Formats: sequence, C-alpha cells, structure tokens
Amino acid sequence: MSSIRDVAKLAGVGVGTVSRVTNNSGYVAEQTRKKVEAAIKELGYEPNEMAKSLIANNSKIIALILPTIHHPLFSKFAYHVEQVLNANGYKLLICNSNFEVEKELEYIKLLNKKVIGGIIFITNSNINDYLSENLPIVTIDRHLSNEMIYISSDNYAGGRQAAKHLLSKGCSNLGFLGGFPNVETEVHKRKQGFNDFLTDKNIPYTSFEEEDVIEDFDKYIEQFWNKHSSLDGVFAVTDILAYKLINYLHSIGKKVPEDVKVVGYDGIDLFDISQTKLTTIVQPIDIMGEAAAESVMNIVEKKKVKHKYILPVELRQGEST
Amino acid sequence: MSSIRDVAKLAGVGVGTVSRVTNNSGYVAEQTRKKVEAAIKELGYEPNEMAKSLIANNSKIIALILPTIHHPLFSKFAYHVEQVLNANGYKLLICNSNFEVEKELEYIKLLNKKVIGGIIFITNSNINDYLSENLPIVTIDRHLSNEMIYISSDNYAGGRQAAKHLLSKGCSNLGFLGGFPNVETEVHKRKQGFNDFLTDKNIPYTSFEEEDVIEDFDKYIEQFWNKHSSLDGVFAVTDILAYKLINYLHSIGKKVPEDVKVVGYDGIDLFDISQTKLTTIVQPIDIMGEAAAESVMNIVEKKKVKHKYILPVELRQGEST
DNA sequence: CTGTTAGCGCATTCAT
DNA sequence: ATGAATGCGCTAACAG
Repeated sequence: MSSIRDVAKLAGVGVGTVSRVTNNSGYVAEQTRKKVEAAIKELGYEPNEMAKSLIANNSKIIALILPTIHHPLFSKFAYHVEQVLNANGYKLLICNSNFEVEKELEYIKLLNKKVIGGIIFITNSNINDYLSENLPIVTIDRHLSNEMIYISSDNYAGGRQAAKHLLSKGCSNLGFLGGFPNVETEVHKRKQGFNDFLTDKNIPYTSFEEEDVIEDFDKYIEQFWNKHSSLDGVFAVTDILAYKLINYLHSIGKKVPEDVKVVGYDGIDLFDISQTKLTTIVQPIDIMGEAAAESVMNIVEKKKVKHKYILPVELRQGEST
Repeated sequence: MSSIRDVAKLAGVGVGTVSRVTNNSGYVAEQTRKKVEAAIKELGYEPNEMAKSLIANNSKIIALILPTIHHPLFSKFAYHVEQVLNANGYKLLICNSNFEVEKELEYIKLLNKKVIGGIIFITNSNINDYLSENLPIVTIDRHLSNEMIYISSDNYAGGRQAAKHLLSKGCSNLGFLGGFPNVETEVHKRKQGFNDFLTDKNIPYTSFEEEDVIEDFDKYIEQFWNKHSSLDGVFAVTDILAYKLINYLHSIGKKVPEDVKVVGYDGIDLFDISQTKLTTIVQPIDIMGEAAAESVMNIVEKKKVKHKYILPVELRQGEST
C-alpha cells in the first residue's frame, strides 16, 4: 500500500498539498490538484484511516450492544441504525452481550481505547456504577441516569391501549403475562399503563411475572396458564411470549381468539412466516433505530441532542383478538 | 485520557518499559513491573488501539457484508460469527448492502484504508472484477475465484434429499419453486441436486424461476401457482418462499400437507412464531458462521486455511409434508 | 498557494 | 534490564 509520501513524491509536491487535496481543505491551485489526483489514481492511494483517527482522536465507529442480534426485533433495529450511520460515514460494530456484564464493560473500554466513538446500548444490566458521566452512550428502553440520552417507545400508552382493546373486544377476565422484571427498565411501563387503565375503571386483572430468569419458556407459559386458566383476554409483554402462549393454547385445545384473546407488544416482522397474525402494539422500531443513530452521532460531534425520545406506538389489529 | 508518556513519568521509567509491561514482551524486572502497573491503575490508562494498529498496520475488525441483517438466517449467522470473533479479540462490523454493489465496494476499500482486517461476504453481485487476488475475504454460498475461500452448506445433497423426501411421501407431481438465479451462486446446486435425483429415476418435474428480481413476492407466488396448480409436492428454494407458498395455498383453500406437500431450505429459527412447522433442509448456519469467522482470522494471521467448506445438511421433518 | 516540520500514541531498535 | 531515539501515516501550523 502506498502512503501519502509516495503520492507527494510522484506528483512532485509536498505531503501537505496532498493532504489538502484529499481533504478538500485549504487552498490548492487547480494545476497542482490535477497532478496530485493523477498520482493518487496511478498509485491507487487510499488514506490510512487509522492514522487520521489517531490525529483526530476519535473514531467513526459506533458499537451496538444488545442481548443477541438473532432476534427479529433487534435485527430490524440494527438494520436501521446501520443505514443511518452509514449514510453519514459511520460504521456499525455489533456486540452480542448475551446479558453478560463483562462483555458489556469490555465494549465500554473500547471507548477509551478509541476503537469506537460511541455506543447504543440495549441492556438489562446494572451498569450505572461503571459508567462515568458524559460518555457518548444512548440507551434503549432504559433510563440509566439523568445525563444519559435514552430512546423508547411509549410503553405506558401501549399498555393502556392493550387494556382498552381487550375490553372493547368483550373480554371480562383479563391477565397480564410479564417477563423477568429484575431490573428497572422502561418496559415496566407496559404493565403500568395496563394496570392504570383498568384500575381507573375499577376492573380487576391478574398478573404473572417471574423474578428469576427461566430458561424454559414453554414451562413458563404452562405455569402461567395453570395458574390463570380462566382468563379470556391476555396482554403479553412481548410478541414472542404472545406467540408462545397462542401455540400453547392451541396445543391444549383452546381457540384463539374465540376462547382467549391475546395482544402482544413489539410488532416484530414475520416475513409471512406466521399463519395467525397477532394483534399487537407496534413499536416504531425503524424510527427508534434512526433516532438512536442520529443521537449518538450528535453526541460524538458535540451537537445538540434531545435527551429523551418517547416514540408513539400503534395497535395493529390481527386475528388473535 | 492519559497516554503512555503520563504513565512513564508517574512510574519514573521510560516509555519503552511501559510498552514492554502492557505487551508482556521483552525483559522487565519484577520491581519495575509493579511500579508501572501501579501507575497504570492510578491513571486508568488504556493503550490507544488506533496507535497500535497504525504501527502493526492491521486491524482486528472484521466486516460482515450481507444483503440485510434483518433476516432470520443472516442474523443467526452474524450471531455466531461475532461469538467466535469476539472470543479471539476481534470485533464485528455489519454492512447491509441491500444488494447495492457500490456499498459493497465501499467496504472493500476499508480493507485498504486499514479500518478493517478482513471481510465475510454474502452477496449476489458480480464483484470479481473489483477484487484483486489474495484479499482477506471469505465468501458464503459463492465460489468467486479459485483463490478465494468459500463456505456453503451442501446445497446439492440438500436438493437431492428434498426430491427423495417428497417422493417418499407419495407425491407424483413435483415442482421446484426457485428464486432469481441471475448470478451463479452455490444456491443453484439446490436445483441441480433436485433435478439430478429425479432425472436419474426418469421422473419429470416442473420448474419455476424468474430472471429479474420481483419486488412483490406474493404476486410471484401467485404466478407460480397459476402456472402449476396441479402440483402435489413442491421444493421451495428457501424457507421464506415455502412459508409464503403455504400461506397462499391456505388462502385459496388448499390444505398442506394433505393436498400439497412443501419442503423448504434453510431451517430458519422461528421462536415458536409459526404454527405449522415446516419440513425443510436445515443448514448448519451456526457452524457455517463459526467456520467463516475462523477462516478470516486465519487469513489475517497468515495461518493455514482450508479453501472450501461444504457443510452437511439435514432434513427436518415438520408438518408440511 | 505550497513545502517543511512537529507531533498524534505507541512499538521497536540500539546502546548502555 | 532499561531509557532514548526513530518512525508508523497523517494533519495542522507556519513560514515563505
């Protein structure tokens, strides 16, 4: 690979001039520019980005830390993040944390090592203690500190809509199927919205959650139904839980939506893979990804950043209610 | 952020010594090492990776170029690639090409710019002309040149198995539902295997493919069925096509597998989202990801590399046959 | 307008 | 065993 000096020599100019040409900065005579460009072409010269970053003391690489990229919601999110970043000359690094704090911390270190310039963070870990203020980090569905930018869908409104919808469909025995709320995330507000809507109307409902993470989801669903088999309307906190519940109900001879109606949350894309279209609260995951990308870039470039994005959700009518 | 000089000053040693400590290279007295390590801790020093890469003239970042990360097969592949890379101190960059050649070329340039050290490539583009030999590139399902390493599942065997399976299930009117084979990829061998198995036995079948990429997949499926509505056994070249076909058949009142049996190819993960489990040829996408990651790393580190990985597939019996 | 030079943070000789 | 000096490829400041 040829360096800036090779180009300078071939073009018969100084390295400063070459730098000015490749960066379109400062003055350079049209004649000289032509000579330099010719030399660049002849040598197939490409500026070494490492050297540039070393001087600029920054990196145009953004890391996306998430539990696993192998999840339809996250991979769609990642897609949109990458599209926006790339349009602005940034690159996207992916880290599957698998919920391991050590791996998350490792990537935070890359911030100091200047490998990456910023982080978009989807996590349930308690990493507050490890984070100093004013780090170029954007979190999703998580309000870590007052300083930190975060983005989420309107979980609270979504919970309310789910309750309202189930009622409007004639359900009288409502239930909430939650996950593992061991950490305080914005996702809790789904339940809160659901609860508040019903409580305001003095309508009782049952709730099922599990403090400890359970490996076997099918067992989890079974436990849920064994305890609450009289329900005729369920709000599942994620689409995947909703689908699993529907499959379970079918397996025990219950009909959806006739016997039980189910509403999910997320709006994951299915590529026509599912036969029953799920009624669900759709997050604008594309917009969320774009907002996340723009926010990190703004932090990195020290521009103004909105501290908080709460994006509107929408109920999509499917065949499960 | 503190630099190596700050550490040297605080520890009362030269920068060379600090370098020797952080890299565990050369001799350094136990006493001195302790002093240096103390200084490092006190300052929270992290070596600047940019500077290291500049000297080493390499990058421990690998790029994965694929059509879109928002596809269940690719995102699973990416997951496993990242796991292996990360275990070896490498990082993974994601690029959604959306089938655009320009974007693919842009990332190949990053190789020269030293931003990345290698590429794992999933593409249909004709990029041969742009690629010089001996680039640290591994391709998936694509045999670009004799020099280039490639990895794929045993598409040919998969095609044969699909044909054999449909016959064994009693189908007598077989069809192949293909995609857009405008470029020569290993995927063609799925059809070849299917064809050869049937031709050997003198069993006729019909084939449906489209040269130009069609945006509307549903229309594509409809066209297919309108032309070949007498089929009772179909091998769809991908799972997604298979699912779309099944949904279409249901919509026109056909029963699967009673009226028509369908076999797919890929074995994409569904997280219990689908009710009908598809019978399909399962690619070992996890192993493929791991092999891809190991291959690029070996190229980057100039170790021995196997030129070709053809990984075995397996038919998974579902409810669609 | 352009050439020269210092220095980004680090690894690596080379004396000592 | 260790400190000083040199240079990786580049940008920015400065002199001309």
